[in-house]
Amino acid sequence: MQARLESVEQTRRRITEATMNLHETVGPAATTVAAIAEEAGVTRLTVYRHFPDEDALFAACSAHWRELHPRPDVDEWRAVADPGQRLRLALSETYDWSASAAPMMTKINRDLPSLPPFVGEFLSRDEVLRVSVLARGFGCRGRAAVRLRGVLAHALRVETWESLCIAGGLHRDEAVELMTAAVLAAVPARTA
Amino acid sequence: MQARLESVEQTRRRITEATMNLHETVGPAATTVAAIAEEAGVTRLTVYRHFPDEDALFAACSAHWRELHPRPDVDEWRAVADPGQRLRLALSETYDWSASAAPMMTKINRDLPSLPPFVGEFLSRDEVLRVSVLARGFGCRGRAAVRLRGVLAHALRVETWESLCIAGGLHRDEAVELMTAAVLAAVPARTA
DNA sequence: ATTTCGATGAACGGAGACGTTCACTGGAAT
DNA sequence: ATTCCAGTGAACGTCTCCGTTCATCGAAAT
Repeated sequence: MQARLESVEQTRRRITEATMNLHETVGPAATTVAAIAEEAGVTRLTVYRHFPDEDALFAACSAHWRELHPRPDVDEWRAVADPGQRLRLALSETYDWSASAAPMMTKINRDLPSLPPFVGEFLSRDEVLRVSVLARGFGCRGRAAVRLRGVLAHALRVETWESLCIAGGLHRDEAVELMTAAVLAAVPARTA
Repeated sequence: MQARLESVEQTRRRITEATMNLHETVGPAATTVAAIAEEAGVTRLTVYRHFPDEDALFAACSAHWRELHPRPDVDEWRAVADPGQRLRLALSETYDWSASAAPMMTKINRDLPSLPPFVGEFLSRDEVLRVSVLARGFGCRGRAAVRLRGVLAHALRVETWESLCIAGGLHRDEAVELMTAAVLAAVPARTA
């Protein structure tokens, strides 16, 4: 019964990966069950058998993708005391991650309105967390704090990396420096 | 025969504006002829009568929208000698324009792949022009010039304004200052 | 050898969008 | 009064996707 289960699991994986590929290329919104089945080399029916509804499929695909593209570890950022140095580390790691995550992330962001709500919720929760960690130590209150968080969120966006490094042709470290400059410009009366 | 032509032109306008509204709200890709007809208070058939193919409709809608949302005048930018001052002016005007243009522009950018090619060509031509005008006078050559043009293009994007001023809650002038700082950081050995 | 069950192939009805045809109406233009 | 024609209403066939049913195949498990 092991060979049996194994083969079933293999089929499930092929479907999951096919879905992932399509989400990365045409985007979740334009991904049809028929296309998934064809890409996976199975029948539409088989897809329905493994994933009764769209959400189950999306969840499986999402989990698998996240396993392949782990986000930079926030705890490592927390461990850096100097906020400027911490920011550079965070941006460097985030942009490295973006380079591999961009195809999926841009499609996800583009199709967000038509996606199950937990996706957007997860993303925004994660953004808040990262921004909060990076904002610490700059000594910003009130308006300055709003400004700082806003520019931090912007610097961390995959679209920002794509705009600078793909469309603009910048190297990673150049993008890190420029966005660091923007963030520091949001901090009033910085001693250096 | 005047009343006749006038009424026809009015119908045509109603269709054009209905299309514009839908493009602004749900985006061009999700805009169906049936929805346009309903929004305009006419029949599908009438839409087809006025605009035989999708491109004709899009062109009319696009022209009308551009009339309502004129882009900042590049020549005014050209007239400013100091590159830093010119940049601030350009960003201020561009962000003001973005505030009214964002609903349409973000949908257009999102649906670009499924749109007639002349749209993307126009946008990229326009971007090149504006970046070129703004890059003048910073004395950047080679790698620095690439970097400068990259950040300039990024700073000018509607998505950048939206990320900073809508998602981030920044005021226009704050966004201008931060992006100016990023651009200046791309210029090596600036005297001040 | 027989049972089990994941996967197949064929087909169904429904929804929504497409583009097109035809007969018809009603108000300007003549 | 009659002609003209933009717009109507209803219907047509086509396409793609959806989700579901049924009988059947074939390889692993017994």
